[in-house]
Amino acid sequence: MICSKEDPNLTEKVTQRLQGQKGRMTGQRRLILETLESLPGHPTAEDIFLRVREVAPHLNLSTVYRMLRWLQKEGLITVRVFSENERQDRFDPNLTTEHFHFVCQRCKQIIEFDEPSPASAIIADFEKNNSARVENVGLVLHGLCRDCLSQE
Amino acid sequence: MICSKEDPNLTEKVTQRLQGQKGRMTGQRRLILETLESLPGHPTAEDIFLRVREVAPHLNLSTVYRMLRWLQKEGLITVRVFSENERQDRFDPNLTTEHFHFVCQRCKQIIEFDEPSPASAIIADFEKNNSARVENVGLVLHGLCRDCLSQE
DNA sequence: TCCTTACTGCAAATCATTTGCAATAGTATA
DNA sequence: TATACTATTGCAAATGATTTGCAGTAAGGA
Repeated sequence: MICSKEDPNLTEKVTQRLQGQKGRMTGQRRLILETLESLPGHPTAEDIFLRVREVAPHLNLSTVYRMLRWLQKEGLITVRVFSENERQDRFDPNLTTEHFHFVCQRCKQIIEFDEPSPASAIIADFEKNNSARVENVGLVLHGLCRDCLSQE
Repeated sequence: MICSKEDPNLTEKVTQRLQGQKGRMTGQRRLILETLESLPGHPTAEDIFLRVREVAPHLNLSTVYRMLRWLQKEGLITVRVFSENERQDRFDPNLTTEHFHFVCQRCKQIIEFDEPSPASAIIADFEKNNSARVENVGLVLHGLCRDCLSQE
């Protein structure tokens, strides 16, 4: 099952957060946020930068990074590394509930899915056996997607 | 459950592979392999480099990287990125059967564990729903380990 | 409208990793 | 055992992603 982004308003959420902490909602930030929401999947900082540049040619890559790190710190996005040999961070707006990822080794497409029950079984077992607390779960499958499989 | 390394002889395996492909078993390679086996957990290239340097002060970091990438290509080790904000690759000798990882967010210790059945349920479900083939699974839990939890 | 200071663009720094190249050293062969 | 071939190494420089210092710019409250 491929999840879609449901929450329409990251910008609004951010505006609220900024109020509380001497922050300012600038044009650059608004643009970055809108771009992050509009891009499908899990864009890299560069993906966002290139898109934003079409509209605002002066906006700098470091501004993009600064915003993304702030969002990360605020818990509004999640940073993911999907595979060794892919060195750019990918930024995942937390717009859907918890989900996991499948990365096709050939065409590199990322498919989101969720498997709540077996995953919670893993977590519960681990917590019980280790007296630990699990705060979050990163589950990434690698393999061949339907299309690449059929071209084998 | 914390798994330990059971297979005693990575060096021997590598020597065999090298025969088949015009490769040479050099002193540097032997050292790197022994170090990789002797270091606990999932060392970074730098961890290995620093340890090797104690014995062979001229051995270069790029030699370490070259060997690690070769091992990766040969499927003898696995490269992992355990968390965003930890930029160094970590190298995991494939000495035990498939296992997963828990990273403590406070003390950074990595606990290995396996959960064969719920994990295979996830894989089987995904393959069925997507007509895909899963080749490998990366499962990383983040949270607080027993010790850090008790110091809360 | 003015002031304060958060935010930005830019260039330079950083950090992990990779690469080009000339020198070195395994190993197969004579 | 010496020789030749070429894989491997050390070194230094390149790369690529991300971060940072700083001086100028611009939110947004007074």
